[in-house]
Amino acid sequence: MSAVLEALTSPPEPRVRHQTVTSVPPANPLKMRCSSCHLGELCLPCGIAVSDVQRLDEFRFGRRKVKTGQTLYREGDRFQFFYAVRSGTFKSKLMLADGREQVNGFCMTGEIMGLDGVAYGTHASSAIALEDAEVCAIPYAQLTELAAGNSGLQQVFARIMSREILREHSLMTLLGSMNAEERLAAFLLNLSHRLKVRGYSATEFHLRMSRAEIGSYLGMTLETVSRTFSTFQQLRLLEVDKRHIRLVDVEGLTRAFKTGLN
Amino acid sequence: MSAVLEALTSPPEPRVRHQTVTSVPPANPLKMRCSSCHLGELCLPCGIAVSDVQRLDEFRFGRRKVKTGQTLYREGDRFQFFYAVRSGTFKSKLMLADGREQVNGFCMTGEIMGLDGVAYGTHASSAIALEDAEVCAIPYAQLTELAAGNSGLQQVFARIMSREILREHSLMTLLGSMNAEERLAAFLLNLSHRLKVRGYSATEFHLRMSRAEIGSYLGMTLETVSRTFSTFQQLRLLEVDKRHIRLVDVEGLTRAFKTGLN
DNA sequence: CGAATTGTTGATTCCCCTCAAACTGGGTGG
DNA sequence: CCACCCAGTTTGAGGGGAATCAACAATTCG
Repeated sequence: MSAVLEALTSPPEPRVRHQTVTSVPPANPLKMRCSSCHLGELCLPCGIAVSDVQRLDEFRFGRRKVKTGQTLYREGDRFQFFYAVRSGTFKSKLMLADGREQVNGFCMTGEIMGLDGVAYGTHASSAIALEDAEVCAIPYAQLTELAAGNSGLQQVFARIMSREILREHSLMTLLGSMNAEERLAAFLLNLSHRLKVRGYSATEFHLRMSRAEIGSYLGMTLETVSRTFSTFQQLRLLEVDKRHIRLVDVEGLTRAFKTGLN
Repeated sequence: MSAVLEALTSPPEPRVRHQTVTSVPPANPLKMRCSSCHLGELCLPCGIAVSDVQRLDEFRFGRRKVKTGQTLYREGDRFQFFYAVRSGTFKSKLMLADGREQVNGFCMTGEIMGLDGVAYGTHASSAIALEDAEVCAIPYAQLTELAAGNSGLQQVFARIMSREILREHSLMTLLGSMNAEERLAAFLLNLSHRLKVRGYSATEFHLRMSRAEIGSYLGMTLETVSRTFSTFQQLRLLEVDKRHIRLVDVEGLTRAFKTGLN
């Protein structure tokens, strides 16, 4: 799978209109061990030796439930935790100077959020749940401590950060050099891939995000997103009914992704 | 200074046409200590305690000279080193599926290249010198080793990676939501800022990159870059003669960056 | 000096944004 | 229970900004 498909996550949006959300309460009694987590290799410990996972177990990560529309952390908040998504979907967004908001990523099960907070000790983006979700809060200070004297964990962490850089490379490529059809095709194929890896259908799924959010992420207007969906449907590449998507011709979509239509 | 200005680095380009370049020979006798490096806080050790800099000194980093047009590392090369730029300017680029090349960054003195290699042990982009340059090769394995048991160094490294993520956030924002004038203004203001920090004039400088490279980086064609320069000149925001730039009205440019013209 | 590279400028085309209207489904309250 | 509203989506019409195609000037280089 191409680098672009591996990586996608963010475009511009017209105007803040989401329901007012209260931050999630910081404390939560639920704690658990990494070794007993069902996420397995989807999550942080991916690629870590068993002995190292046991070291991760030493401090139990707090879990938090986040309801649809709630904010997990906000741009400007002090950075203390990474969050591993246990279930549900999040969007990552940031505010532009003119007040519009820019979606720069969608996170699903096993993906890590908050990496941009390390640089200045402050979250550079906000994370908002697109459906009821649960996350695992990983204290950065403790992670750092644990990583000292454990080059394995350290490297896993470095790799995660580096992968985020690659993801953004791809998105930049998409934004810098692809047209509307290519962007949406790339987005759908990327989504399909990530769902498949998580054991869901790769060809039939429900979008958790609105046309406006997709548009913001992909650098186009919501109208263009909608129109492009319609075009794809007319070409029998997929079937779309509001947020329900069925990919009919993945081959054709892949072609559209590579070269635009025609 | 806004996040966008802090971060810029990469757009699409028509066709590979650069002179064939040979990779830089891997070995070079020149080695030196971080503590005796004139880059000071511009470079990696920025923010590290003196005692830690001494630890960095334990292994001397190899220096390499790279001539204009030469490739420092190539997409797909095995990742072994980060490179800190000691002098000169580089472009970072990657190949698209259709053979075009995409510039995704320009690196100057003190900036670190190669962070995208950590993810899969392979460089995801190529680095090419835009003028005669010199770099400091930092072996990743040794850095990891040294960072184990040194949480200070570890965090500095994490911060550098995170800052790269922020830089790309900004570029995504730029590509996703700004028009040609805003992009070029942002690019010039960012360049100006970086030059100023390095002790050069913030208002008069020589571009090391072609219109095509700027265009690739900013997601527009070289013709549009050229036209936008002309527009800025007509508006008396700057004076441009080929690659020589003199910023006349930084205020005005900043306004153009924020809202487009008018 | 011709060839190649880089930059500028003009004419034309077209993709996507903007503005606008209408439809849907869900939720609410009279 | 139905009217109403609202957020989200679809679709149309029109215009604008940037891409494309093309010609030409200025430099560099072999």
